[in-house]
Amino acid sequence: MAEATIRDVARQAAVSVASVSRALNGLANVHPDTRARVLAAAKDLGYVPHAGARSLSLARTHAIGVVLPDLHGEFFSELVRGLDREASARGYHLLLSNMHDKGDHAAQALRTMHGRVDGLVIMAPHIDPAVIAAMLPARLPTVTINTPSGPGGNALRVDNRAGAEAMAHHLVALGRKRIVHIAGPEGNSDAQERLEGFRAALPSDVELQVLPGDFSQASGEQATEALLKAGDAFDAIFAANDMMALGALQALRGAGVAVPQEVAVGGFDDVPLARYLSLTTIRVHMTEIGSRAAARLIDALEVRGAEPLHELITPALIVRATTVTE
Amino acid sequence: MAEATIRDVARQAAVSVASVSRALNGLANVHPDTRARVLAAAKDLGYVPHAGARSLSLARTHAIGVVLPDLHGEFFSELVRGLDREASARGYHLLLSNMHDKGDHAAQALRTMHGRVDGLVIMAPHIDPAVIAAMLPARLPTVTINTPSGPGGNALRVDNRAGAEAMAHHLVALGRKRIVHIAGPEGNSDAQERLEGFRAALPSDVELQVLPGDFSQASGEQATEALLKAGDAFDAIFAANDMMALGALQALRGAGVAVPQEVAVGGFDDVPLARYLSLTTIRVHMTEIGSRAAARLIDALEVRGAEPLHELITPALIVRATTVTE
DNA sequence: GACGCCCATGTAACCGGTTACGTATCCGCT
DNA sequence: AGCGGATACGTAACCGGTTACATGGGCGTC
Repeated sequence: MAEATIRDVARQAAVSVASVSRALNGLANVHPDTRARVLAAAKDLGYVPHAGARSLSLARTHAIGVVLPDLHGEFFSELVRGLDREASARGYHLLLSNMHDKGDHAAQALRTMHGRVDGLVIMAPHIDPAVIAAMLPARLPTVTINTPSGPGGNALRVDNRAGAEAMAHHLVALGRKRIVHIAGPEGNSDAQERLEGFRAALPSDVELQVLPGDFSQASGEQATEALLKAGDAFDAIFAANDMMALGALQALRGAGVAVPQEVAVGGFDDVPLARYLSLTTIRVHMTEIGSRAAARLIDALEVRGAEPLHELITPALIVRATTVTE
Repeated sequence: MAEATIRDVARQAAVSVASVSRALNGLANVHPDTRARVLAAAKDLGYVPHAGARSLSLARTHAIGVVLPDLHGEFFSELVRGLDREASARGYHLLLSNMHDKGDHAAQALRTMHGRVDGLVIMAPHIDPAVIAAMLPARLPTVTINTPSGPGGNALRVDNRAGAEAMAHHLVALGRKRIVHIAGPEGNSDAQERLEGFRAALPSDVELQVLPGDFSQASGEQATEALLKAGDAFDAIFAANDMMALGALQALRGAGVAVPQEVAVGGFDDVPLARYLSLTTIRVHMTEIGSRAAARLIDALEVRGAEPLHELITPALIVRATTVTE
């Protein structure tokens, strides 16, 4: 026996499908007796409405698509948790889609979202916004997170510049003069903004050296080892994200360099690990960003005339033991 | 203008919808010229097939539902990453649904999965399997992860007992005689199995004291502080998960107790943090479990006659600095 | 030239819901 | 009694695809 459909329920209750639909959805204009019969029949048959069919006729799926890069652990879960919290509170599901490879696969995945979701939350700091726009199914409400974009859509962005500035001021206030920045991947807009904001906030008497990195812990470690080997003097490291900062810490510890006395270290993101390892960093509250993104999207879906909005979220400097002694 | 439908494409290409469908899905029996006209029309109109409608007529959604407890960060992302890796490699999407409150809400969420997904992956170590079975939409292929269940469905389980035994043997081999176990939440089957396995593997000359906990770091810290305050002698702590072990470490460090010299500490899970903090633990490779769960489910969906299978995954003991000195 | 077959294509039913619209019934009113 | 209107309900179209079946044209064969 297959799953019961609304027609089975109608037959069992000896009414029409229309009445079943009305009764089950709590519409008015249904006689109490009829409603009772329908409810009884539905329970009897173990009837569960077919969400797919429902979406088709309502043109409403109550699902939102989430498109993320294959990002590293901590971030991912925090963001998704935030999205899920808001979405499920408002009766929406989350349909996940990681954009691993940038190739056709991603575009393909996006296309298959059409008709499955009511809107999209996209986070893609590593992809050209024009490319994204081209891939999007037309006319699907979208909220972008940390994506460099022209005005037009809904967007949530972390104020990377402000965060980097705060870090710069902090290090400068500590009297550091020869600072090293370990940068993120080249095409990544977060990485670029952090570097630019940092550089712009340093006074002219501070020396800045920039090393390449890729956001991985290993790259932070390698950059730092290379730095130590080169023998240049430096008294602070600001890594473009926490994982690289942790790599740097490891390299420094390995070389017997005292942190923060000889070298202060700062990161960006405030991943959970940072707290445990007492890393000074810039807190980006991903859970909250997730909730806000979902909230904004759902508003756009449900509230008529909700207009596109760009929101810039200012992250906070969190001072810990890698820059100051207790 | 609304989104183009298959009928729009048909009109534009001056063919029937059937031909459009056939051409677009690469079926045989379509004249090359026709196919070309259809493709051109589709591109011209920016046609994207409506996945919802497609699923309805095919009775196939190519989505799998993922139902998780509101678990703590690390776990979550690892598991989902594994699920996603396998699912997207095989052309499936993931529909997330966290079971926050145990109440009606969860059942509700499950019902709305009907018609949205082809199958379910459920992880619910904290819920009575009978309750889950009752909530499930009938006849939806399901893989359970770490869920105490009778035989019948597909199931993946971590061999908690074997892991706990390995930890017991390790601590005993180190000569520890007065061991404290900080347990997980009461109704949680993982927690129970870990305790039972651990207890069963201890020789009779070892003393075991069990303290309550709830898997949170704070509970591990509190339990340990209480223990220290009570003044009982002990030389090892085995916490039912890593987060509590970390809490214990913090409490011990705060009290100036030397780890591992005075007290050895072990956890369970091998969350990323554990590696950083050099915690001896039992590695549960969640990413792999996720991939396997997805693979098994998709097999069940696509391969005829794939029979239900229970798989027990043996976790590995990872020895680090909280139990042995280098 | 007629027959039969194959190939390309169109028509329409179907998946499982929702809902506009039409109709029958019952009520109260004058 | 007859009329108007509200109320409950059924019929059938529709959402956007897929596909069983019917149809018609082209071609080879006897």
